[in-house]
Amino acid sequence: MSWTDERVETLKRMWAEGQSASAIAKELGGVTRNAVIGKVHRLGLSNRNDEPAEAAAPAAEAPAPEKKVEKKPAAAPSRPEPAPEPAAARAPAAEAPAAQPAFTPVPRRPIVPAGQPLPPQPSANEISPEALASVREVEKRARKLTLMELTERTCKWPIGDPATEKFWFCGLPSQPGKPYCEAHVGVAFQPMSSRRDRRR
DNA sequence: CCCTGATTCGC
DNA sequence: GCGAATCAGG
Repeated sequence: MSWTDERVETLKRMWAEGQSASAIAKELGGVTRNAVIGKVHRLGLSNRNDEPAEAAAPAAEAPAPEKKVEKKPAAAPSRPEPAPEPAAARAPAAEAPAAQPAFTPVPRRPIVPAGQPLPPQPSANEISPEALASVREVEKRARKLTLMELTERTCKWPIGDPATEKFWFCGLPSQPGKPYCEAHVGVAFQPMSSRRDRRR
């Protein structure tokens, strides 16, 4: 595979979206994450640290008191994704004034979603008692992962109420090719026959 | 162990 | 230019 314009475009787009190199490689196919990372660097992406470039800022005379740019070998600050940070300009010799009337602090919403957004939770009346027992047992040993910690090989079965703090994902090793662990696969994937005549 | 990106260097 | 191998970290 070669880096056609189209593939490069996809690479740029996904990288900009904050996708990981491996995810991009998977999407493109035919390349490894290393290839993607290598390309990202060659394209000059990766560190979008063009910190200078500022103009209207503090008064001019700051004869570089100290190190302005700490160039440590292990650079690479984290790259969140959608929200580019302002990278507040360091005021050389002046502390920040009193307040910043420039913008109104965004009122953080108390996050009170309400209601359960719909975890798979199949109706219990169609699941075998054994499977249910197995699930309860397994959920005691859930790794309690957060959404961010899930991977392709961790069980993504949600446990608890998403509207509360008491919510996490199973996280146990998932069945190859399946999104859930063995126990959860058992309740998530039921044969057509068993849920057949469920008259509305 | 799983994963992440960064860097090197032979090709 | 490319990307496997390696490094450094979570």
